[in-house]
Amino acid sequence: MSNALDAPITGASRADEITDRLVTAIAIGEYLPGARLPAERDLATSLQVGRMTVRAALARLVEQGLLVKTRGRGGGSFVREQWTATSSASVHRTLSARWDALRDTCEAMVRLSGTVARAAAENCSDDDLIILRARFEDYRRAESGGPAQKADERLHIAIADAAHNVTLKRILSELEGQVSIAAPSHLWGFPEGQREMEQRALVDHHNLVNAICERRGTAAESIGREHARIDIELLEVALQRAGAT
Amino acid sequence: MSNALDAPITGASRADEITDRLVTAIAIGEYLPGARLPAERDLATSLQVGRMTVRAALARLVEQGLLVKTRGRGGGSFVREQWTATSSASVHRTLSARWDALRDTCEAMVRLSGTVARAAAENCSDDDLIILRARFEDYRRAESGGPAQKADERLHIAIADAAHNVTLKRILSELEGQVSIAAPSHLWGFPEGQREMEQRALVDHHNLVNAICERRGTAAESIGREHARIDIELLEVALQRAGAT
DNA sequence: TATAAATGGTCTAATTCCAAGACCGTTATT
DNA sequence: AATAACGGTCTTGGAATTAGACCATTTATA
Repeated sequence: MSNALDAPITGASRADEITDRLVTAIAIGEYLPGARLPAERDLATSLQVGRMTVRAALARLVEQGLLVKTRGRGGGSFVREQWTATSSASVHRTLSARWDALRDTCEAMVRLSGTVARAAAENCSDDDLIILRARFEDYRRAESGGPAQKADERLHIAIADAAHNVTLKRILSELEGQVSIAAPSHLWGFPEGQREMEQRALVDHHNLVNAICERRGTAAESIGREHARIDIELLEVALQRAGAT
Repeated sequence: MSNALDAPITGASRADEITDRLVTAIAIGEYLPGARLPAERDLATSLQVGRMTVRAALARLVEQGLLVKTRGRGGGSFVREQWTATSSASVHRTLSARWDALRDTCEAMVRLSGTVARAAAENCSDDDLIILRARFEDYRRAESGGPAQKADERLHIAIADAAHNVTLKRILSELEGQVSIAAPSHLWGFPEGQREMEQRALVDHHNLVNAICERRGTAAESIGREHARIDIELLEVALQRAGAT
């Protein structure tokens, strides 16, 4: 049995972490070629990090040919339209290094989603059900694209709340933060494929909310797990396209 | 679904990392109560870290009451054997103060135990099954008390390994670590019921290992969850006993 | 056109974390 | 009594990070 205290401590700096996240986000299509990243100050705020640290990460990506920066109003950091040899190599390297960890985290997230759905079915109060149904209605009526995405997020938060367990909720949101896939709609073709995916999610959500409201824990777990598995499929497709193996 | 740039960067320092590793190592029984940790200088060497960093991590665990340090030759950092508060009144006070958080963590641990058991049933290899059966035999033949406890820990580690998901294993270890810090087993372990509890655990383990070996995921989840629920029952009993006295 | 706004670029001061090592006090073994 | 193996304390220096101010550039807008 290996000792937990044998392995050296990994001293990954914050700039390293940000670099990896940005590369992953770009590679899986969260930011398409030509897209503009948030302003440095905004990134620093949302990452809760100093601006110089963000700049250090961005500078590496510019060196690697992944980003282009423009100054002045309307400027910013833009994903390059055509990747250079060094940029695709660095993407490949980063993704390969993260591939195993990402897949592992994804499977944990999928299983935990099922667990949370089951807990919601077993622990929810009547008030939770009202909220749950309201959130589902919001999602059903949400417009395709951004609004649907936000409604989806709120619905899942409502489910996690209905589970009445702050530990499970915290862990699940941590995992989601690590995986952080914002369903890249372009993978299905725009916009028909996106609506198709939203319809698929709508069916899942309908079954899931019903299972929870009817206290069918086993069914809720199964549906919740299979619903979350969409994200694994997305990630695998995206990573294979990016050239990871 | 969350955006990759929403989640804050983990500000986990090296001392944090070491603290987590030590807690996990102690929680999973790598260092049992009374055991001596490696000397600070040795830890610093094997972790490839400065001695002061190791000392910072150790100091936190001493504050938390998990470790005791002694000076001089033959001294070192020892896993604490006995709870500081001996009177049942202070036991009750200690448990009550953290009761809500403790119960929340415990339920998460229970559900996650089921999830891990299911993952083990669905992911385990033939080699895992051999190890699993061997660990179960070890537990069956272990003497009551310390040896049984150690065999129990090894069996659960083998199950977590069979799940083939380091994220789930890590999360479960963290939860177990939190529980053992908030409510050390010395607090609620009581010798009179120990033998009975071990027999009950033996039945659970038998069913659990069988379910995993026969790839019955749903059954494994159910058994694993109910087995872990023993801890909650023990905690509730301990709280009532301490409160009644 | 003139002004304001929104961006990246640069610099500095203060802080925190950490590595490396020297030295001290305590304790058990020889 | 001497030595070895510990933890306890301290210093020095470097690296990473933060927070803020200010500059330079470009574009939107009054």
